[in-house]
Amino acid sequence: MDWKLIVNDKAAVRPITVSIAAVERDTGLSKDTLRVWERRYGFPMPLRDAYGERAYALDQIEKLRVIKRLLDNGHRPGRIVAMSIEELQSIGESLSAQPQRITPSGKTDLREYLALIKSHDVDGLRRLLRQALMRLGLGSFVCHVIAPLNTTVGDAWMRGQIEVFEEHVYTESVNIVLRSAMGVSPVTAQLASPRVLLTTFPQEPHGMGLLMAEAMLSLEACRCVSLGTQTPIWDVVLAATAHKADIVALSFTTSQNANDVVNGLEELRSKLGMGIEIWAGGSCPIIHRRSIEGVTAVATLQDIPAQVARWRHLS
Amino acid sequence: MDWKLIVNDKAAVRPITVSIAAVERDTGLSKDTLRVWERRYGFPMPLRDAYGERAYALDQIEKLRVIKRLLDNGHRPGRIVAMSIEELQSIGESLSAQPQRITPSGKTDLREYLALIKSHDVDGLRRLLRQALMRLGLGSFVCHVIAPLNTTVGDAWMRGQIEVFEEHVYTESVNIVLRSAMGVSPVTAQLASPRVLLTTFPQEPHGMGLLMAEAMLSLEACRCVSLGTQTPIWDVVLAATAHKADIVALSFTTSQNANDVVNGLEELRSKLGMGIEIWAGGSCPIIHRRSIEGVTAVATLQDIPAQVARWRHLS
DNA sequence: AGCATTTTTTGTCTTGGACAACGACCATGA
DNA sequence: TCATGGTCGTTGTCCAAGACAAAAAATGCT
Repeated sequence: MDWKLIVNDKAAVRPITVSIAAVERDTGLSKDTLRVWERRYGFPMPLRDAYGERAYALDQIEKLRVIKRLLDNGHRPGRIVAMSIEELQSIGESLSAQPQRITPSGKTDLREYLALIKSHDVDGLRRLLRQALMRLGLGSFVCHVIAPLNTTVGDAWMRGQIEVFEEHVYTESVNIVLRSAMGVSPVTAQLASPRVLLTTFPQEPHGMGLLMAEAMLSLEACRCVSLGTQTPIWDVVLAATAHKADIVALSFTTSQNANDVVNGLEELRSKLGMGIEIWAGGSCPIIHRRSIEGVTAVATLQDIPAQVARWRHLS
Repeated sequence: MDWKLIVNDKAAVRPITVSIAAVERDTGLSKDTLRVWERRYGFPMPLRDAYGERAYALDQIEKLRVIKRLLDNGHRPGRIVAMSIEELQSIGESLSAQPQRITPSGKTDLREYLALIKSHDVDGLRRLLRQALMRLGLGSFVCHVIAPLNTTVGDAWMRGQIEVFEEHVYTESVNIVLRSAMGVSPVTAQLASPRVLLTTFPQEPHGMGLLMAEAMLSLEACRCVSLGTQTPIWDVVLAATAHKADIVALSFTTSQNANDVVNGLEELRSKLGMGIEIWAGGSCPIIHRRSIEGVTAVATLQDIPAQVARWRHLS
């Protein structure tokens, strides 16, 4: 019996199935999770290939993608995994009505940015960003355009109005504009103080908050050293020592686990010399709800100048 | 009985162990692989925490990293996994002796950079980078300074001569210098071609290769759109369509699992229109060892101009 | 209402076995 | 001497069902 013929035949009959590994890549759901959902909720129930291994049909992957997005929005698997695709979509619809009123005044401006993002006009987007930067100056630009725009884009993504890749393009564009703006700033004096070390914890891959904070600090004539994202805690300590930092500034987003944040900050505090301040900022709720001994919570980017003034007053 | 006390106590006795998931993240070896190695070769043999789950000591992770590096260089698990760390290092030594001659003349220069990195002189490092950039021009700077410097820094880190945070500072510095260099490049004409979409796969967080490739492509008057790192494959397809890309360029480092790379590329190839080329570059060995149908392996950054010329000749 | 404790939900880890894909090695024939 | 084809060993992934920690929801208690 010629096995190749069978395999080819099978491929011809149902070429539209993919392995569990591919589904893991495409959906971000781990193999373990996929198997346990199948066991518990009866979905996804894949076909089996000639070797008895799971072979997922494409429409199942489509549905898994919808489910994944709803999960990221706070829904729970037990409620939605067994639903039909139509029911899922109706949930997505009702969700996309709510958070419109979050940005009260600047809404009209931001719509223009969103339109450019959705029309994939990279040059237009960057031009508009640069214009706003020139008109407002770096400080106002960061506080009143980029920060609200970030939440708006984040919301739009949550509601499924923006694709992941569109958000990537947006992030990259802001990155470029902000970095070029900071590049032209005057060469910081060697003796400027405070010296601020910026980074994020290992679980936090988003670097835009860092960049915004660096912009605000540079405007206050602080001496910034950024480590980029995801520095192990021990290396933060080493870096703070090596660079004689006065302040370690950390950025957090909602993607960070609350316990990791608190534990990480406490661990960092215990390992860092007492002469060095820790500033924590960003959109992560926990750092504003619970105060941590020896850690300064920076509520918004606008507070940075005041905090710098406080530090200078102390020393 | 106070459980918190016990947990704290345990943490105090052996705070230096991590879960199998963390090891997977840090080493790029899958959980399955780690378990099967343990079963077959007796390494890594982790401790067990209070719940009977694997708890890897830090030195084991260190050894795993060395092993991973050797695997990427063509060694086979059965031969090296059971070896002691000293034996592995002796292999590594003989290995790291080779690539020294890759940069025949510039070797002495690179030492100066390494010295600045190790002395934490951020301003000095950036000044030296900018000087080299001005002297050589962007293309030579990228190919003959940054690229070899990356491998040198990577090797130094492997050998424990450089701390993680020092590597972060280095990466950030190169990032800044490269981005500012590209920022001053003339505004790309709207009609320039080919249109190149740049990004990395979800498992690949390193963006420097992307930046270097973008620099080379910009010099060849290509129209670049970078999505940054870690774009899901499906979103790469969407982005390529939305931005009417002619070429999708992907960057890979050794941190990527070989199978993920091949599978991902094949999947992308099958989902992407045939009119769109896929270029794969970077230090990941697999893309140069095995050729993949419909994927152009770009051996080094220097090959980019020729590849662009080839594309233009075809169209 | 705010906070602490239970209960449910949910994802990850466990074990040992099976096996496809791949490379190395060897033998046979041109 | 080189090419071809076969066997065998190696290696990573997949499978099953059970167990359980961590997160979330629900409940009880000021």
